[in-house]
Amino acid sequence: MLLAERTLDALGDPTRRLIFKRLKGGNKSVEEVARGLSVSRPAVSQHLKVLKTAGLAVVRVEGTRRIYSVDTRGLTALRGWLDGFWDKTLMAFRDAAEKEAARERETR
Amino acid sequence: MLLAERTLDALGDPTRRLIFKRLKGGNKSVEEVARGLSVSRPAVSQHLKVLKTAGLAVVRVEGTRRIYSVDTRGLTALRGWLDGFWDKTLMAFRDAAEKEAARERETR
DNA sequence: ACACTCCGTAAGTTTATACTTACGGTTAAG
DNA sequence: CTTAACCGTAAGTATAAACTTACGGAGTGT
Repeated sequence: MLLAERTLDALGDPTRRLIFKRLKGGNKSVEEVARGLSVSRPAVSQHLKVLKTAGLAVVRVEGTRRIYSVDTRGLTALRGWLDGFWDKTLMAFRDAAEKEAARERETR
Repeated sequence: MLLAERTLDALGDPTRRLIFKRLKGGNKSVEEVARGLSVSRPAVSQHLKVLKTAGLAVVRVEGTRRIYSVDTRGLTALRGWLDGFWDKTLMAFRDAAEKEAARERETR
């Protein structure tokens, strides 16, 4: 499975997006990420695992803590997926416009 | 809820992504989209509804058929979300680098 | 009027997954 | 060596959502 597909799967959950957004602020321990959240700390751990597999987060061990931060690989993959899609869509639009023009010519 | 969040929710499902990709090819009726897919036609209809509410698809009635095509609004929203995230992430990186430099200076 | 095609929705079921509690491992500190 | 902080994983449950079948409406042709 492509990385971009995994990032989309990972970001398809509201709580996971919330957790992911918290990583924007910089390096955060699991306890810090979970603080104030409506779900338990183990749940956060599981979400972080998914984000990690999706190339959206990286861990760094620091004593007894795991410091999580944003991994740009996932974001890059997502951007690539989006750009590719965008191009093909625009091309389809152009084709549709050409067909439209051809139909115009015929009915004249 | 922001549009970008809804697009992420919508694209968080593999079958829905597959359907969405089929819309790239241009205007397609529901029957055409569902053709050869492993899920039933009503299922496709439901997915298309979700894509529509997520700003990723638009419908056009043509006789007894509904022609679906890609809506760029959702893609634009997603791109915006991604860009915003990217900026904040880079800024966090810069801050981290500065802190790192400050620490370097202190220990010297 | 009738038949046929194409499609959306309702209702119900099934399946995936988000979540909790319980537990054990690792590290640092007293 | 004990205690405590921090965290990941296992197992089980609960909930959301993807899917099916059944149905009816709307348009088109005969």
